[in-house]
Amino acid sequence: MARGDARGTTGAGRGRRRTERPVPEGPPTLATVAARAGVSRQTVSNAINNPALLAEDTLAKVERAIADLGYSPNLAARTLRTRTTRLIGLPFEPAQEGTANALMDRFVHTLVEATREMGYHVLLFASDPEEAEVGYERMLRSTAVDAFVVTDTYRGHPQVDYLQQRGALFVAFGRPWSHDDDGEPPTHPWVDVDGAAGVAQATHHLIDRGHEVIAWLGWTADQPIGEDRRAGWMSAMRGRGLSTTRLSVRGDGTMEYGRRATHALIDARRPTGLVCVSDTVAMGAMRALHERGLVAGRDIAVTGFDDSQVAQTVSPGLTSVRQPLEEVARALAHRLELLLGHRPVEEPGLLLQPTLVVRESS
Amino acid sequence: MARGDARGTTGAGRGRRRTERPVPEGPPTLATVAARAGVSRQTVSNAINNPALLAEDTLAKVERAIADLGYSPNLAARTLRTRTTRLIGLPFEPAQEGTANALMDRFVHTLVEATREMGYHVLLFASDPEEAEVGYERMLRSTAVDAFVVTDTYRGHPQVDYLQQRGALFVAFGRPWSHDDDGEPPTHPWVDVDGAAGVAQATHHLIDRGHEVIAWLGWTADQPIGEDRRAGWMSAMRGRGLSTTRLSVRGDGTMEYGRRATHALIDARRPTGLVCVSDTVAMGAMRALHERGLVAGRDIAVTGFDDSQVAQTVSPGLTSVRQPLEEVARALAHRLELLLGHRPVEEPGLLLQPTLVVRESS
DNA sequence: CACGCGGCTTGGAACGTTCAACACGGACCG
DNA sequence: CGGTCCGTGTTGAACGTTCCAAGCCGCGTG
Repeated sequence: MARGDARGTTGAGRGRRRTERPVPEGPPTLATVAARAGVSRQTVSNAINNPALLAEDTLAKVERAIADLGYSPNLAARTLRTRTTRLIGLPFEPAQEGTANALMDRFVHTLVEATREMGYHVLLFASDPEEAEVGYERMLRSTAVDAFVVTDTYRGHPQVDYLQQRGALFVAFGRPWSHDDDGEPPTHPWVDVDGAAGVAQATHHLIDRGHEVIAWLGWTADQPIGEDRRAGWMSAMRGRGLSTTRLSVRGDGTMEYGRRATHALIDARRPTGLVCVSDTVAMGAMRALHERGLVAGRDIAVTGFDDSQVAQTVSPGLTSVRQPLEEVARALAHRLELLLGHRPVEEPGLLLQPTLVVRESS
Repeated sequence: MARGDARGTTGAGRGRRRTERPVPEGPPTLATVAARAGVSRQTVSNAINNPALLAEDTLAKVERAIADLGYSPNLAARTLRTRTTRLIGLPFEPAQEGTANALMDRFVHTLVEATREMGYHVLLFASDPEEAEVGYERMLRSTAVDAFVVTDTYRGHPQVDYLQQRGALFVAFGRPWSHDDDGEPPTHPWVDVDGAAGVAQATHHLIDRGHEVIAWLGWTADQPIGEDRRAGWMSAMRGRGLSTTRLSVRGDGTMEYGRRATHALIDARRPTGLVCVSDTVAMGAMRALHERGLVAGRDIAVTGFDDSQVAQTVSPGLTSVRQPLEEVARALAHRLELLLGHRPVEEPGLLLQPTLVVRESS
């Protein structure tokens, strides 16, 4: 051991006195760089965090040393000192197989990308939907993350209330669904996709193709997202003066539901267009058509929602509403950046427009 | 500044003069708990990390204080001291839309769950496949993670070599594909799914149903995974004394490839069974059948690989090989646990068996 | 010429934890 | 009976970074 005074010294004197410094084990530190550049620790720190403070030549010298040694700051030490982890927590719910989890892949990926550009990383953590607070609380108390991205504001989302009164920083994928039991409505930043507008697009698309009897296959009425989408169908129909009576069906989102509902609708109302709340339901509808010897797109038009892998692959291709998940992720990242910089978020809520991907089914 | 003696003191004198105590801002620390329990810092630390060292009543006292204050250790401080982040890095490649990314959801979720049970979290980071080393290097130098889970050992995986000679800890989803240009073969822990066995199952399934002319629709020959699966078809056919000549086709994995190849095969060889390297290719095959007025499962049997959402949803349902991704994740987590505990991994490699999910297409 | 000031740099202290070394009483052993 | 060891608990010192107050220098100003 006894590594001598500094790594970068030209070995002029080599008069290393005593057992001063232990082996260079491990990555270089601020002190290592400072010794090499001939400045103090703090100056190196400034070179990294506040380069404007340094004189030009000093900065160059330090940067040179940093590059030579391949130094990067120890995150733990920085975290300890600044109380900032540069980590974003993303709760990861138990995957419900068969639903739209594939979508999340697009979303998560862009989120990782966007947060990386602002110097942050994404930390996954399991969140038991029953006891969601437990997971969040542990994260907060151990100061493991700086902020959260909440993605499941859907079903009643107690997390949002909890986080808000806990004073935690977070942004939400999903608007605050009118939740005014007590006190003011939530004011956290959020980004969402305008489902109603997407479904309205799909409905208009069918109307433009000459359809007049267009049915809605939705989710149960307790799901705000489903009701939002339904409103899009409703307004599109009314806007063009078309009747909606006995054309709206609700149920769980399964394929089997879609299949049966379609059979029932055809028997009762002979619709020529089916606007569905999800691709899964739309697939059920297409199966029902198939069972009757009908062809989607020729005999009856069908549209879905999510532009899932299935919609893209199935034959005939399923017309579907595609959410701009990449944009959502980027917008959320931007809000996070403001939030973390303690700057005001000028416009907390943002509603993005989805696009209609037209395929053979319509 | 001058944080005073301890937070837990009963305010006997209340003689706090001026600007003495800066409010107990922030979460409780070891010292807070220690004061409350009437023991030293270190004793509290031991209560958490090494409870066996404490006397029974002391332990109870400390645990009581911990619960009362709702204390959890500051991770940054612990990391700084122990050089252990309790984080696992998971590189997140640019999603290639349309391929089997939905699978990863199942995998990632179980991984999060399993690592949580061992007290670890999963950290996502973007990894440019071109410059993979950069991402890993940054993670390592800033001591951001303790280990990696590498999932893309597929195409040439330079990462594995790099990590190995860098001395980094990691486990791989995917076996080391015989890579012996120089030096010994990689010896890192890995878990993989026996694709050949899966395809052999599918092939046997078709043979048992009376099929004799069974074709293979694979990927290009440079993809080890594809060739592995192909070997399963080949061995199953030969094992039952069936010919394979002019029944094997290779190409990119697109639906269009599957469609064309199927048309060509039917014209040339009139197969009654099609074993496909992926669900996507199988969907192309089914489309070709449809175009010829044939029905999958009645006229010609088709099998896929991955048991994707599409296979489950499409009509007729697609028979497919399902990978035990949950088991893979758990096995990897277990290996990580050994690796991180510096215990020897008795059996570094593990090959898991997939299962065949039979549906109407066969 | 003393003084103040701004630009640049510096050493000391702190963040909260764990490691190393050691103190203390009692039991065990030669 | 003296030494050693075990069980239990304590204190000081690190880990690598950033904040704070202060130092140094040259220069313009009263």
